[in-house]
Amino acid sequence: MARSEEAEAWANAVYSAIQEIPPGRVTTYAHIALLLGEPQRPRQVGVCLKSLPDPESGLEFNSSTVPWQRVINAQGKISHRGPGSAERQAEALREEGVEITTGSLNEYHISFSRYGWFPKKLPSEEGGNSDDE
DNA sequence: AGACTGACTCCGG
DNA sequence: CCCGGAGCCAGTC
Repeated sequence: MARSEEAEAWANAVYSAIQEIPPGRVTTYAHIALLLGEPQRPRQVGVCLKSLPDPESGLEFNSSTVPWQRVINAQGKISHRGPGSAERQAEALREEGVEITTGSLNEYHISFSRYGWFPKKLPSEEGGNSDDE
């Protein structure tokens, strides 16, 4: 726990931003950080996802309400962490219609030109536009 | 309390 | 193209 108020505020903002990503689209940790006005902290975005609560926590933001699978790294690949986690993420994305190619290193690659979602501002802040590229 | 780690990136050699 | 260093900073040991 050890979550300070600002840390929680940050996590809260990260989760909200991720919820803006339309189904079938993906973006990067860096872009989420950029949208939040903290372009130098893509890593902290990952930290937030790592601590994303379980659905049973009862919290507003959890692994069911936050489409964490739509966040990948700047190389257009799914970051590997725990065993099987990358596979679950790939599966979740494929269910949304995202095509994923696998490299020689069993890495999952996603085409940003086809599925990338990189708005300059959060759509909810613009009050209109919802997606573009 | 101090050191290490990591769901990241960028940049230079 | 591969590798290392630097910046970031919350969580973990």
